[in-house]
Amino acid sequence: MHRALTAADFQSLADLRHQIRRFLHFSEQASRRAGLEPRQHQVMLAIKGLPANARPRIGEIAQRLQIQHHSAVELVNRLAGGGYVRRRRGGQDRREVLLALTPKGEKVLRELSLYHRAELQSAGPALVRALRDAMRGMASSRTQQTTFTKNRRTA
Amino acid sequence: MHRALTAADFQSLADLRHQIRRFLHFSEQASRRAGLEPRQHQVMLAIKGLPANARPRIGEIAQRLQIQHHSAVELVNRLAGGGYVRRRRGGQDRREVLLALTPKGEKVLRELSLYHRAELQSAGPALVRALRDAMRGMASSRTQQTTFTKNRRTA
DNA sequence: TAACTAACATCGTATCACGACATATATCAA
DNA sequence: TTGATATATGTCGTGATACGATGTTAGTTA
Repeated sequence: MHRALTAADFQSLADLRHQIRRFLHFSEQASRRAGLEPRQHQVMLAIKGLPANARPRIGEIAQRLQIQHHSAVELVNRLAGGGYVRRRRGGQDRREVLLALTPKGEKVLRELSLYHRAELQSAGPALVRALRDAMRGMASSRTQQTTFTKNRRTA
Repeated sequence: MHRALTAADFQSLADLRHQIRRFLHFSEQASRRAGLEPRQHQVMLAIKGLPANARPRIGEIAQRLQIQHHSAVELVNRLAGGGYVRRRRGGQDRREVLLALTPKGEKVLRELSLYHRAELQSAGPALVRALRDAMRGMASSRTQQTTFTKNRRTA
């Protein structure tokens, strides 16, 4: 039905992106302080948090991160170089490369994940609100007290 | 508190990132098909969807996108080069550079925004679910019915 | 006026993503 | 079994983007 877009529609879309960027920026900074590049952190989380029925292959990780397989290869190269992840060949299918975190990788990921969970508990509600606003295609829920979620730069 | 992390905790964090990446990947592809780089689209949306009380300055856009101001400068350079955005000097404060979309920029952004709104309406619920799961630090959404016992307004 | 701050710009470098192409292994068809 | 084809991973070169360090111009304050 393609209703036309109002100023409020653009605002709710932009606010959603702002909230997403705030979360991602938090994550990027946390990763870097932990000595990892942001994408490398994402690869580790994808390996550790894979659905139980999936094997931790290069291609599977690429799909979870929505990147091309060769981008995943490069990320894994750096992670393996840093001692965070190790490769082994698949047993059934020798084309496959199966990935696992090293103890060093497990430790860093655990700390980052705790930190992220805490951030989500505090920043999550604003994200859900922005998402709902953008989904209904109008900024109706910001007529409530949440208008002052307007945020300044974090230190 | 810092409850230890279970396998389900890692899964819910990873699922959230997967959902976010799915949305962002959709957006990246849409931008590129429209002839824009993803970040350049974000700059245009930030300009158009700025809160009413804010001026569309370089620094303001940088803050909304959570990037350094000089990264915003480079993005605006490319957008201006492509004829999507124009700069003008601030009237009060001549250090400021105020940004505005050109008609060409307005047109592309409008089309992309309609497309994004439609995507959000279909993909949004999964995102909200993943977000809620990760916020409570457990993957409980498989039990959707019970999850909604403590709900707020559902759209 | 001088010192200081703020807003924007430039430069060099690193990460990351992609397309195009390459290699190894598996599978299928006859 | 062989040859064709598909699948999984890897390599190479390029471009967009982000950052830190530094520079320039305009406003502010002592």
